[in-house]
Amino acid sequence: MSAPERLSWRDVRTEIHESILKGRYGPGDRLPRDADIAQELNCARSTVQRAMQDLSDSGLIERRRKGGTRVRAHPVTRATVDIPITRREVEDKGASYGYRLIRAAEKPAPRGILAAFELSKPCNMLRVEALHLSDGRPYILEDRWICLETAPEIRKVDLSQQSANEWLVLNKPYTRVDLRFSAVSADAAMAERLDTSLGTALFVIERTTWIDAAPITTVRSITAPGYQLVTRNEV
Amino acid sequence: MSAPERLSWRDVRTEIHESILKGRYGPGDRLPRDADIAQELNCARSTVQRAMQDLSDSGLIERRRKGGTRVRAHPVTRATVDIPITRREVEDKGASYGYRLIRAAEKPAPRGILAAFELSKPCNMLRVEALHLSDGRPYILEDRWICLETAPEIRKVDLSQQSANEWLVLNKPYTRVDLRFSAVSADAAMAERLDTSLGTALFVIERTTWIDAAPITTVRSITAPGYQLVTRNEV
DNA sequence: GAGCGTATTATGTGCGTACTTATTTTGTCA
DNA sequence: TGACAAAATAAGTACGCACATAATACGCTC
Repeated sequence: MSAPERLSWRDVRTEIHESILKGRYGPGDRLPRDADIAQELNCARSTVQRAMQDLSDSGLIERRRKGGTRVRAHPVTRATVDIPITRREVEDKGASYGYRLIRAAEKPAPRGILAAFELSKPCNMLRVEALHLSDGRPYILEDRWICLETAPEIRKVDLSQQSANEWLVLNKPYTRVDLRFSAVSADAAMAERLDTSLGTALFVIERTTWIDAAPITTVRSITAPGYQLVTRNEV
Repeated sequence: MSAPERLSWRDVRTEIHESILKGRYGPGDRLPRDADIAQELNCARSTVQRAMQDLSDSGLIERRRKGGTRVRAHPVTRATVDIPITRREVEDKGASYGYRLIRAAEKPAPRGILAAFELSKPCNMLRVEALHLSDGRPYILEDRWICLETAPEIRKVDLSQQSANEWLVLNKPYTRVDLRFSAVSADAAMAERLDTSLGTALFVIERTTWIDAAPITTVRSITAPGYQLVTRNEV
């Protein structure tokens, strides 16, 4: 007797994925209809649908109503990156976390900050500069702007005790986040704060968040020399 | 009369998300059981399940069998990054794409490369250095190692005509990809290739791919000055 | 009250049906 | 031929049921 076990949607996903890996379907090729695959594999269409959705989410295939399913003609490398609260990032590595507020002041947002938020009108903000430490050594230097209209409660937070990073992540959930990764050469101020030499290449993470259309915060995190952002993704 | 319309799982997701946004549930708090939410919203449990899965995928909540659903105690910023084939990336910006092979040679992989693949045994590889151009100007300098056991067909590819990047992405689908983002200071060779000055800060993308446990390729892409990697994510 | 096996519970999955929606194909008429 | 309407199609969604699975809670024994 053959095993009458039911296929899980993961099995189906693997099945389809493998037929792509083996070259049975190449970029641009059309796959059979869900219903036909379901029949062939002897499972429900909804199970195939689940598998297909997942493959579609991971960027391997494209699906269109009536148009059917095809292998992406122009494949992309798709990866998920997680950026934790800095304190946790440090502590999870087994290091001790430290934090120093450098400066906080209310100011109208300059042009560049408004641009990051895709705003055209001026907006009063709180600018916060702070340093995160790992085992007492500089780890991330952050330059943050917080929209006082969207997050007025930040005024009541003692930013010398709790980082804006932490308070915002815990208290200001967002509906949209933009990230920008780049590199910058340390200027005199950065070099001093990060305890490195002028001109050192530093990895920079810029993050901007909104709740619906309302801007929350934008932060430029300048990481210490040697910092790497790592992701691991499996299909 | 009230509208007897059925709720979609997106509606349910929005509903739950908003109750989190409004602070009804904070980090660590437990949400009602799916079945109860379904009853309250007058929809099927499977609809709530779908919504919850999505919120869980986007890192907002955590779900455990029997343990129930709770708002993530330690929220993370989760984002999806897409890295297209370099040629497409350039062409999509409306620029003309160019490509120059610098050097290709078979060699045993050095220690660092083996480490990226998490390999302990030596492996013969093809090392390919190449330059991608945008409107004739240097865009990305890539230093690539390709595992000849996993991808022997690469030997037959004319790498002066087609980039290894393109050939691999089209012909070698993977099951695992690791990414590492960092910054590096241009050394003499990089500066020369990328037509910039010594010491310039450059953004670096390292990508390593496997098919199951077999290593495919690892590439260190050194981007031209000013390069940014951008993502946009909405919940 | 410590240790351990069992019952309980909330999420996870699979199925089949019915219906919806986006898109393409076909068909009709000018 | 070209414009536009109608039919066909394939994915997407909702529901309800049954059962699987993984944690937790409970309760028993010693």
